[in-house]
Amino acid sequence: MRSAANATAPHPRPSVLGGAAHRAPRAGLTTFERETLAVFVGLARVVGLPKSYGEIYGLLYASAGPLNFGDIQARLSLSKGSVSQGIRALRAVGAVRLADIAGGDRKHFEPETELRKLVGGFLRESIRPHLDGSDRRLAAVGGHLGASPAGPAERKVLQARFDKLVRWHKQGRAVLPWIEKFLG
Amino acid sequence: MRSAANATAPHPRPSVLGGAAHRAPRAGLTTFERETLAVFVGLARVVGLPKSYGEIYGLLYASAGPLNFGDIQARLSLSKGSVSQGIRALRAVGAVRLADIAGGDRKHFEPETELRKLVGGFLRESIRPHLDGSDRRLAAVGGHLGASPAGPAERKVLQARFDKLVRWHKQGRAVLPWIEKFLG
DNA sequence: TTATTTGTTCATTTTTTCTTGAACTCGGGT
DNA sequence: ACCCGAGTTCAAGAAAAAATGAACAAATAA
Repeated sequence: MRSAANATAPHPRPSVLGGAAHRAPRAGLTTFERETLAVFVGLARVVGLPKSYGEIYGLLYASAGPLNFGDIQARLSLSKGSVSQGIRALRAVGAVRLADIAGGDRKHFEPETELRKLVGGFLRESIRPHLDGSDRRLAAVGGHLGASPAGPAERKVLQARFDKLVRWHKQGRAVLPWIEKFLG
Repeated sequence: MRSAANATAPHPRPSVLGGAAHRAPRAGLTTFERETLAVFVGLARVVGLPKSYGEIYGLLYASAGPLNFGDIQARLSLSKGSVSQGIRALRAVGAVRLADIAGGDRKHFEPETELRKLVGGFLRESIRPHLDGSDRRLAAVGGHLGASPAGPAERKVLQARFDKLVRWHKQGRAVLPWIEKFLG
């Protein structure tokens, strides 16, 4: 049971606001919603997140008010598992947050719509960890350079490459905060 | 200098330089090479490219001189198909280029090592196209907004969301050149 | 406490993406 | 022309990632 019907329902009435909807599971989306989802699904792909995450965020974004777990599951006709994991992940990167709804109703979610925060969360959770991993790796490699290949000429070139790689990482780290600021 | 040895060799001798190697297909990589590959494989993952592309770029990066098709295939023990596609793609984004080798030898490749160009190529080939796609989509959606949901209150919220989305895209486009410059 | 409903976890299935390999094309070389 | 090796293309197989669903946990009501 999802949508509207009556407000006196003895049980968790599906928060409305999201739509005049009462549509069936799939295709129960307005054109606006479908297209917005598509945009975010594309974005998700670019940043390497599963499509379902993009759909969830997109639906929240295209809804005028917070939605609860059941709303999301029903409108996107995703499995409970996907919705659960999706919400968790999106909350982890700060793309979705708990909306403080009046009644002690079911938990409702709303999208973070500040670009700066969205990007910030993504950088923090995805890019930085990667940089950290590589850095550790690089630190370990440094030594092996001396032992490896043939002549000193090659050795020199490789040393230069290695140094450059380390420098890249530093630069990478340096741009991140900058990007955030720029989008502020 | 590539497959040194001698320029009169009747057939494509596997260019060396990359290593004191004469090792067998797999594991025929020095520790330095293996670790460098790993770093680039990780990077490939982040930017959504197949692992094999990361390996190819990584191998080139960890080699003191240009390598040819056969070298790459042998040292990474990848199929011809993967190497072919990998090289094509990496060249397309400007991450790898043809090295102008002396003799009319087999084509040799070398990595682009200017961060600015690497990033630039990636932004141009991957991010911008995405933005373009979304923009087209958004342009189409704009209209549908009027027809969709219920009350005027919601309508207003959604209109705001839509506008913000459009603004995001503009901002996104604006940062790109900026990032490049910063890395210059 | 027991019954119900919401939400989570995780093994399994499904889908998507990557890699392979074989057929094919292109360019000499003879 | 014919042969050979280099490289490309693409259908099919392998691998990886995501979605599902069922068992389970937490919370609430009865």
